[in-house]
Amino acid sequence: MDLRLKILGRLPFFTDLNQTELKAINPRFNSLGFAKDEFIYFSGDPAERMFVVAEGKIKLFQPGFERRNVLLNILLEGDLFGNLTVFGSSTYTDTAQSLTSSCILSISSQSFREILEEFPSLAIKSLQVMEKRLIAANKRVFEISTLPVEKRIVVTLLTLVEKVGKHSNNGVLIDAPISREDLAEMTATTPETVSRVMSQFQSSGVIESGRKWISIVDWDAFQQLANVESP
Amino acid sequence: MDLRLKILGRLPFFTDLNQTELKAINPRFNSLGFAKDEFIYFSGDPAERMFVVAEGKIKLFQPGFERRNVLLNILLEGDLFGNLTVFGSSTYTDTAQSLTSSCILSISSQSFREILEEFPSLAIKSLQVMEKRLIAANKRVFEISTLPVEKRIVVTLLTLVEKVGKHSNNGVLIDAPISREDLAEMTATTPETVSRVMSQFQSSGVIESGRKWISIVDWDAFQQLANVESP
DNA sequence: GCAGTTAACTGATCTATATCATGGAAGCAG
DNA sequence: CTGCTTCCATGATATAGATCAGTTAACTGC
Repeated sequence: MDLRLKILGRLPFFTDLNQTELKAINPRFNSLGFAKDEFIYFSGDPAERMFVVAEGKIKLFQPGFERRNVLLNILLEGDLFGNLTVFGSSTYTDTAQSLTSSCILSISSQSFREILEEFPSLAIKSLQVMEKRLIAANKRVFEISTLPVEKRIVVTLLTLVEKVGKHSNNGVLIDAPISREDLAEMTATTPETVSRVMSQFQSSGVIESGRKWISIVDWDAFQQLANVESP
Repeated sequence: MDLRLKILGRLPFFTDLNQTELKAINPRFNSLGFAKDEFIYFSGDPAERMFVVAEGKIKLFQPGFERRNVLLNILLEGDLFGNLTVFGSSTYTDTAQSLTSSCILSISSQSFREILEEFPSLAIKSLQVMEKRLIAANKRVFEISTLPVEKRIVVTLLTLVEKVGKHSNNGVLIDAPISREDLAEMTATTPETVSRVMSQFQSSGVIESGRKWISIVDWDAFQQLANVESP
């Protein structure tokens, strides 16, 4: 309980609130633990709760027919998820799965709405978060629509680095268990094609990678690959 | 001035506000007229103002290399646009162009922020608008990633009908000047391919269309085409 | 340490869609 | 009405990337 308060205070989302305010909202949250690969909710479930990542990494995806999913986002500590729409009989539009073991705080949509009304600064913060995501989604539509597979993979890896990149003894490691299939679901292609492209990058010494890990060892060369000017 | 007040009151976005409140926010808006095809702002311009469509239709797109644009959205009366992000030196991430002649209300980002803080209900409304758009953008990523061109065109036409469909003497008319190129920019394909697919629909008697107009004449048959189950 | 399982690699082939190219028709300006 | 421009249609050809298939290598649990 006190631990949860501490966690809440740590989250970027609530930095604008002081201790008293945090204490006021704290009781409305539940906390839950999830194992690696465990599901938090499924697309189509009634959207009754909102979630905040306290620890771990979560992936959001839209399930498709016969394993053809589309990975929408990877969320980190402090990120908000679950549908905000409270009116009507709304359902989740994506599926949330824990990429690592994780700790998730949840709150009923109702309570979340009340909090937003009580603290307009939180509403504005949410708005900014949503806008950022909308811009990212639009960027992705653009990339899928205009770039060839190789460049799509490069820009996707770049955004992953921005999100979960960790400097390691050899290059920048993408600190999340991302498979070829995950990359394929992010770049609108197939695992085989991702594999081919990655092999090529690997043999030209730009990246190194294995089962569910990727490291960019030659950063400058990698950036070159993203050069969007030459189609 | 009084006219503008009336327009504001009419907009879905401000329905929660009473007359007094409307009068309070009214002076912070400017109104502007735009001719067909005129640009409202360009991607990369400093994002100093927010906009609301008072009349007409606006298209948002991301300009690409050598005419390969990506059409992001078509906005109608009452829709909000322009970047909300107020912090930092942010710029517009898309280009806004008037599809028809139009009337646009604008407000400085600063003032808009103040209004949101003053009327939390507006902030929550904005949040819902943003979420709806995010969900739509994700849906589109999904469609581009998983559906073949023909189905992408069908689902795109369906969303256009939902947005600007008008019942006419022969079928449902899409009441906006949408060219083959526009459709291509919405479905991540080329004008030629759109043309071929449309010709096929036309010869099977499902739609009718000409220069920048499309009408669905056999609604049931058209819905069949969207049947996503069979890949 | 040894099956068993899941992820990754790679080759051969196929196909949806892009590209290139040309002609025609609708709308618009004078 | 008459050119002129823009949009649309359609054929021929090319190709990026999907699909199918078989092999290898890494991790997992007993």
